Amino acid sequence: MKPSKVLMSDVAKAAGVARVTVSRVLSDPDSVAPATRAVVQEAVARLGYVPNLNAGTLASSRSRIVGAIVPTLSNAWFADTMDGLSKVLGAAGYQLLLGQTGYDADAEEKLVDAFLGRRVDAMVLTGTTHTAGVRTKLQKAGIPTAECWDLCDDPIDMVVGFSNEAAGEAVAVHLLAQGRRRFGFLGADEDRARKRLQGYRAAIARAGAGEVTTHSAAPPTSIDDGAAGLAQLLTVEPRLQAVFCSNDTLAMGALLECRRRGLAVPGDLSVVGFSDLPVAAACVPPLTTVRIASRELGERVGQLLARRMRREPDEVPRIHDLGFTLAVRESG
Amino acid sequence: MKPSKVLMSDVAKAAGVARVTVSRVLSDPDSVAPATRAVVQEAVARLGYVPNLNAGTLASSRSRIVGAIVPTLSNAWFADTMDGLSKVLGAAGYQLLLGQTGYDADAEEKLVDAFLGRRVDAMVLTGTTHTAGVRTKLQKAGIPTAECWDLCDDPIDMVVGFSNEAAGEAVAVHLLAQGRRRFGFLGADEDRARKRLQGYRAAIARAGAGEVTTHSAAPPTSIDDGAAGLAQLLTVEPRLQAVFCSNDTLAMGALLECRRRGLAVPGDLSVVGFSDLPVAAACVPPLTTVRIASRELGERVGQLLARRMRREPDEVPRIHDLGFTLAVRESG
DNA sequence: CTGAAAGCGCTAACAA
DNA sequence: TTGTTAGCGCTTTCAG
Repeated sequence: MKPSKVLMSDVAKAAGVARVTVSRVLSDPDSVAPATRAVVQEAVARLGYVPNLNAGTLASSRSRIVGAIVPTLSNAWFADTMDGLSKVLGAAGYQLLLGQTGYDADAEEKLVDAFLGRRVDAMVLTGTTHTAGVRTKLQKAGIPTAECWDLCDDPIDMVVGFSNEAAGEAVAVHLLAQGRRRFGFLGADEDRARKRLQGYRAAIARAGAGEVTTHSAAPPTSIDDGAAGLAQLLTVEPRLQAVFCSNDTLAMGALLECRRRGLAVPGDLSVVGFSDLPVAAACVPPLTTVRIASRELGERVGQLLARRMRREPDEVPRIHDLGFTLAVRESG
Repeated sequence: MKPSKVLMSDVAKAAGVARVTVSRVLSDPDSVAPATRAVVQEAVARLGYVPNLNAGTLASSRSRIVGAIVPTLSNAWFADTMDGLSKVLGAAGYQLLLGQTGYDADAEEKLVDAFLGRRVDAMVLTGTTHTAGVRTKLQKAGIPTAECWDLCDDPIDMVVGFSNEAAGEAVAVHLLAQGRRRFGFLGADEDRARKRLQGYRAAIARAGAGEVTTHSAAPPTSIDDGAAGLAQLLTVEPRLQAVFCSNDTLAMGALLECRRRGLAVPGDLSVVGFSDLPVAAACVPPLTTVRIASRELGERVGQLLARRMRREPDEVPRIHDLGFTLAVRESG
């Protein structure tokens, strides 16, 4: 058959021990006498034994797999989060089963079903908005679950992120302090972007600076969406003084459009992005943006989940606010 | 226990049929009489039955999981490939188990072991250089395997990519045609970048244009590596006329450094990148680069693997050259 | 089209 | 420390 069909019983026979002993050498070497252990390890190596982890999972109901669901890997920020998560989990002996929703809530629920069917030991979701089914299923599965890239009061289990509203507010406050009065918002049509807009709008309203001209594009958004979006915004409000883009990709498009039109940034228009991609600092002019530590976010999720899966007695807090910082550069 | 403990036998009982019948309804509905099928489906829904896929895998030795290994997800090009792969596989009913090597060949072998232990139905590797163990294990596992992002004559099973040497040559030819004579290369210290350099260097040598000044940085490379690298190159060869960077990130750094030094691009120096990230076109000046269809590459791998896993009689070719194109913009 | 029997390969208890 | 005895929950034959 497939992989040379070496079974644990073959190793046991070769080593002159029982199967359990082989199993122990593999999963908890210290529980076996050094001499026995050596014999078994030699047999494992000599026969090229590859344990069937599915059988192990079935018997122990622990899979050592963590399921993670993101809208798309094409956005560098989610990819970075998965990079950090995968690195930490890998080091802790877990594997990553990854799914993409394409920003579709029903797709998310299907993935949750499939992952739960694999008996994943933990789950990672993006955002805090899910179908009712996702919530229920995950809750009754009773596995550690982390929602990330946002915050909420009542997570399924844990949330790890930052407040998108607060970030939007911070941008507005920054722009208002520069004396800007006519605001625009260029956003991806998705949940977290909408929250950023809420915060932004609220702070602007509070300052009595009037309406925010908005435009949104279907995610995943591109540089071209940003350019076209800004053009649209300027059609509606030619006197625009500042635009907050819900991600750096859109902001780069906006910058591009300004260059094409000969609009001075930040002279005529302030442009602010979100997430602080590495390119943000290399843009012309360097992009002011909200810095989110995407990779660290993933690492943090990995550490928290690993702790929970170890089932140690320590209580792990449910809400983890990692915050954000405004990276003020030249564009706004 | 965990998920409400609804077993297939419970569903069978509720529906008044045998377990096999439930199994059939789930895996091959058409093999069951419509009436029976309906009863079973109703019971499945009513009880909220979630099949344990691990048990299924153990019994059938088909996991419906594909393992994929990339150096890192932090590089947009690999993330895009995984995005495409995951999308296609998901649609075909497969799940993606993802691992990162951090450009470490031994890490790759460990991941292969772990994935094989899960009895993945297929494997995807990045590049064509692997430890001997990886090759042997995958071959004797006998599962469809795709190596990608490069080409070679003797793949483990299939290769899907393009010739990195040929791409390097094409860049050199393009630059030579512009009359450039003093060449530099800025590369990540990894296999595929080295192949690009080989092709580049060969074409330059063939044209009698002398030595290539090179500098390399440890991957994953950053924009800062690109800036520092160019500075280093200019120290060694101040009269540099053209620099080929092994990826767009490095090229963006080089562009940045030129701006800082007041070097005109392409007037004083041509800068060429690799992979054609979306930002390449938005750079100042727009970056000339080698376009690789990263996402399509992943989609293609997914389709090929799906075909092979279906075990249809059609022979699938082993070598798939997807090619590349030179995206000539203003930087070189 | 449906069912009965026989595992898939491993780990969890418990015993020795 | 090591071994024995039972399954984990499903799918595969093969009958009926």
